[in-house]
Amino acid sequence: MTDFQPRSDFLRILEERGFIHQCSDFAGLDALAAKGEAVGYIGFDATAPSLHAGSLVQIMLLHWLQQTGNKAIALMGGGTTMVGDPSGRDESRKMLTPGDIEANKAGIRQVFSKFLTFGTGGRDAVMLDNAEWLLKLNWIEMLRDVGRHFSVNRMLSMDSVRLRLERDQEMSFIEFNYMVLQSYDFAHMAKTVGCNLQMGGSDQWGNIVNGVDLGRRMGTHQLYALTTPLLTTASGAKMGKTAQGAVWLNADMLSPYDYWQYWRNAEDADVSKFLRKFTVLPISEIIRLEALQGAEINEAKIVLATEATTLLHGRAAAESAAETARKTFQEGALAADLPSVDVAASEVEAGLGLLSAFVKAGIVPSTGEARRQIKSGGLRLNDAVVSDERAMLGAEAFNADGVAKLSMGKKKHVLLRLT
RNA sequence: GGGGGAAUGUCCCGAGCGGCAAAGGGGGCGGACUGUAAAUCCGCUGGCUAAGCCUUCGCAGGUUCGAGUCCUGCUUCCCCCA
Repeated sequence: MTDFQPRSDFLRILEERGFIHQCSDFAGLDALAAKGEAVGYIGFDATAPSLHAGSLVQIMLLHWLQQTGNKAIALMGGGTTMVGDPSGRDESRKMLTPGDIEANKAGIRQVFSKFLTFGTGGRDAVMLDNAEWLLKLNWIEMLRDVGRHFSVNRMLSMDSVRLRLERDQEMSFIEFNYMVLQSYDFAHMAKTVGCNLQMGGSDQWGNIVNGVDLGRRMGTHQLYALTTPLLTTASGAKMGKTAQGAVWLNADMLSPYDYWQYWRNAEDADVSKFLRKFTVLPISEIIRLEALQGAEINEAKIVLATEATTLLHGRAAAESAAETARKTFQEGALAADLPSVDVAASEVEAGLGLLSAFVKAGIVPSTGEARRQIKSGGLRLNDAVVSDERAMLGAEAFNADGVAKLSMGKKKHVLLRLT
């Protein structure tokens, strides 16, 4: 960033927390935000019933926009989803039915409501869906009103296009048009809801600036662009993705405990970055935590996990996850809200192999994997290493409450409950 | 429309004279060391009622005692020519 000194709370907070990569006009946007007149949006795909941690940066951006007295718009890409976002070269981008998209939007809305206050008042956040206007577009009108403002020469020179062409990679016409649609969204919302700011990841810069341009050509008020640095973890992984899958934000897709664990397991090098972006702790407190060295960083990680989980799932759920983790990892005790799976008492009496029990608990996918883990000493029953793959799970393994703890490695624990 | 090439372990990349549960990476999982971190080292990485059996190399047939490998047809993708 430049040496620009923001006056607005909005830009000041974004800057000190490391959210800013590029902005089309710092001074202009700053003046707007200082008056509480910024109306900013970010677009989100409606391809899944929940967002994942990879979208958190953008969500926090909207959060701060609203917290600093401005208006936030979460735009669902219901229309662009019908087309399929081509920028990822992922194979299966099936067309979603309108029903799917509606269901996904409902799920995503739940997440947003944790970070934003929705409503109809001036400062309330709103959720829009570009299907509302994109699906009605007429090809000829579109060409005449919007298409004439786009220079193909310029589109070809944009990074997103140029790099593909240079590498001789195929780019479909639909993909080429994506930026037109996105620009149109921006200009359309400028006219209809007074939107004047679009934010997004740094890879969106070209598309956003195109929207700013289109607005000017179509005679809207001045539009602004703001992008965030692309976030990866210290080891280069995409934010929000683990080998097990995405870090979902909806509680029914990823439990608060697992969400807490995701942050607790952050690499040292990521802790500072995460504290600034994914918690709302005062900067002074963050600076104190950043100063911790060596094993003390674990304290910072616990604060990170608890604060990040609080934002999404509430203080109670976060504290409970922290307590479960403390019992499990520090005391080795049996904490009640570890993930649990029920087994019928009759099944145990009939003779349940330990291997099958581990499969049943969902710890390993097959008995073969269970055998392998036993060979390398990875499986434990009530904290005792399992060495006999023929062992049975007897009634004596369950404590007075009818609970037995099955573990693999240091971090994976599941409780079996007799029913 | 004509010509050429490709598809392998259900995460990815990739080797594979007719004897193959199939080399090697990456990733992942477990172990050791640590701090629920990183780095490093070691092991594992089709399924099952497990010294045995079953199912895998794009799909469907065929040749053969035996096919990922040879033959025929099909599907999909890529390249060149028109």
